[in-house]
Amino acid sequence: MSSTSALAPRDRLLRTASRLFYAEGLHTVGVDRLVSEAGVTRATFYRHFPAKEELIVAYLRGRSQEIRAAVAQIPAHRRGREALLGIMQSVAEDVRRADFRGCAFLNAAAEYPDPAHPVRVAVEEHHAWFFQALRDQAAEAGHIDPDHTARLLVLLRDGALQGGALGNPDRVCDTLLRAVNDLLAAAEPTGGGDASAEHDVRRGTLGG
Amino acid sequence: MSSTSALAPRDRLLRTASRLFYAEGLHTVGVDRLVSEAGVTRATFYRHFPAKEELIVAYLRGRSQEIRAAVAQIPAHRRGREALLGIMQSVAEDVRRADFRGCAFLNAAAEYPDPAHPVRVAVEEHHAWFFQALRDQAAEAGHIDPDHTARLLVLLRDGALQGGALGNPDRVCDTLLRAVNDLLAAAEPTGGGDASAEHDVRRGTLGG
DNA sequence: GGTGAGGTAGAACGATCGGTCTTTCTACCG
DNA sequence: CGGTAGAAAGACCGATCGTTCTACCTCACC
Repeated sequence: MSSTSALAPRDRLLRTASRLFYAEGLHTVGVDRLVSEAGVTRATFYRHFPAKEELIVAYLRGRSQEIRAAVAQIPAHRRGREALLGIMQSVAEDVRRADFRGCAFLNAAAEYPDPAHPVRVAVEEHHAWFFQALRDQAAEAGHIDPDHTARLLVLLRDGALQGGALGNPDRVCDTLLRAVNDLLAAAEPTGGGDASAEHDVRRGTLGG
Repeated sequence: MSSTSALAPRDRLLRTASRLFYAEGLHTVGVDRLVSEAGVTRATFYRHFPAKEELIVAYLRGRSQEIRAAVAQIPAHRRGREALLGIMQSVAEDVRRADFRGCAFLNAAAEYPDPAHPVRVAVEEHHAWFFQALRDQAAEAGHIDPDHTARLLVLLRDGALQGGALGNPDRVCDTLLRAVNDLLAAAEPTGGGDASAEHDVRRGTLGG
């Protein structure tokens, strides 16, 4: 309450929702918890969001916007291969975070089976955007099959995020980054295997 | 109801739980739905399971047993590489199923954040067993780094199952099997025997 | 100096949650 | 034949769910 009391009620609600929804799940966190931890009354809640479901969608859209902003900050001189490396490295960073609990979007999808549900639509929008972002960079890097590269990177991301929430995060990160390294080395038009051009993925940063 | 009325109440409960929990989620399916669709009364429910949570654990253990039985049926002459391929192909088969909705265990973990919770323990038991099964087969296939092979295969499985529940299942299967093919071809000691493989083997490879 | 939007506070709504209870019926086993 | 265990049927419990409501306060703005 003290850390968020300076914000507007709507922002306090959104910030609290982001924290609780991610940490504990969508169905388990009730409106009571939300309003009490945000220091907001129920009336104020329903003034800003017509239903709890709308807050969930807003939470997901907000998280998506954060990620899109981070990717958009990649400087022009780091496009292509460097960008792919940076994106996947930031995924690894997420996995290592102390409060890491998997992918917010995949977790949300697990709780909302209906593909037509607004929550699921928001999840699939983010997923589709992420694939497109990877595909664009793979194409810029001159990959022979940028679609396949992007699909495989998405698959690796999903696996790392959901598997990393169960097992040892450091090991999962290592496995992920090794795979990314090998994938990029092999999928590049230069034929891969060029030892002098090799970088250690683990040192890269995204947006920093 | 008609399809399960011949079974014992406990089995009807378990079968109904398996169907509903997987299709709709753990928290969204209530005891009312469970008992009414299983054609069982509440008293009977609580005679067999002390709490709904126990039914969830039983559902997960049952699914785990099915998978373990399938893996155990792999004939002796198909151990090692053939076994790894077969296991990953059965993962792809699952993704293509009409009622596919992701991995039952990862979906359950998404709903139960507490690592000490019995549901989460059951999930992690299955995940650990699956890794070990892959590791054993990778070792039998003579892989240089069976731990890495197994970890990467687990990561690919998790990504395919959770990503496949969102996007196009056929495309996800294609991406998965291509990656598995390339991984196995490169991680084997006899490998392709080509010059590029010897460098890749040391680092572990995933590419095409 | 109203006026009204947006905030607080909190009671209350019906529905549903997981779980317990009593009662009656049925099937099996000695 | 009688005894007993398991299941059916359904009322019932307190708690919590998401949601709506009334009542009062505050403050910018015309």
